[in-house]
Amino acid sequence: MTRQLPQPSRDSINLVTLLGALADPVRLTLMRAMYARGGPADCAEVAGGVEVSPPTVSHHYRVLREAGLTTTTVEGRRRVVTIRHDDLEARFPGLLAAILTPSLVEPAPSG
Amino acid sequence: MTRQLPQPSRDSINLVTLLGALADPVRLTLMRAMYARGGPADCAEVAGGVEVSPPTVSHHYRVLREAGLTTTTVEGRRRVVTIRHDDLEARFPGLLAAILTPSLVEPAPSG
DNA sequence: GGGTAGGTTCGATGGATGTCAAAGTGTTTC
DNA sequence: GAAACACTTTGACATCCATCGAACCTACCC
Repeated sequence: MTRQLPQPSRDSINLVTLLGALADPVRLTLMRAMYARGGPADCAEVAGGVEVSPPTVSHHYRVLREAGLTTTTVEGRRRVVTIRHDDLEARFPGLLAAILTPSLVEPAPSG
Repeated sequence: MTRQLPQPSRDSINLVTLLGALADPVRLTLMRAMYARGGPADCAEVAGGVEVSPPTVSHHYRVLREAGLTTTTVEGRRRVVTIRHDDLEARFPGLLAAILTPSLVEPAPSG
């Protein structure tokens, strides 16, 4: 049996809240990992690429979900997370791709 | 005589910092106003649409500039601010448009 | 039932951030 | 030079936020 954790409706997704959710290195890493997978992903698996404690990971997943970026479903004792592509594309076309698409340009040369 | 205030080079613009700069209602309002003007704009004029004290406005302009979003030049006793379209498009294609383009969809219906 | 595994909640803590009043800096004008 | 102007800087304050340890909660397994 699976149940879905509470999340904002498409229309109540707020841009400032959304940007705030993405303006954190850990959350951006999580989002990139999910985005690369392209579909539903195991929470624990995604969180493998990040080095913070379980409570902190849980906190970040909650922030992403409450900002309207992700959907989380509980399946047994594991969580499955999905990026809300359709809702986000409808509200802010192109935004997700612009932020999460791996750029060809590397961060910075030196200094 | 005009001089330019210090700002990060194109290559050292950081995505997390940039998103953090945009994740504030006052700064987003300022950016939208500049974006709508399309070119160099008078700082005071742009700030007219926002209801905070002069020190706070000054603080927000600084955050935007240090994040790499804007260029500020001093001309006499007034400041002129410009969005760094070229640099931002080079580093994060489509991002600015996705965030600042006025959407057809209104915020939310009610609740 | 007992044990384990995956996650969450609670509480505390240190650091970042938005805000303004007061004082300071450089510029134009009279 | 004095006054007015347009900001900025400094200092203080309240709030938010990321983080972790400890305790808790279900779900699965024997």
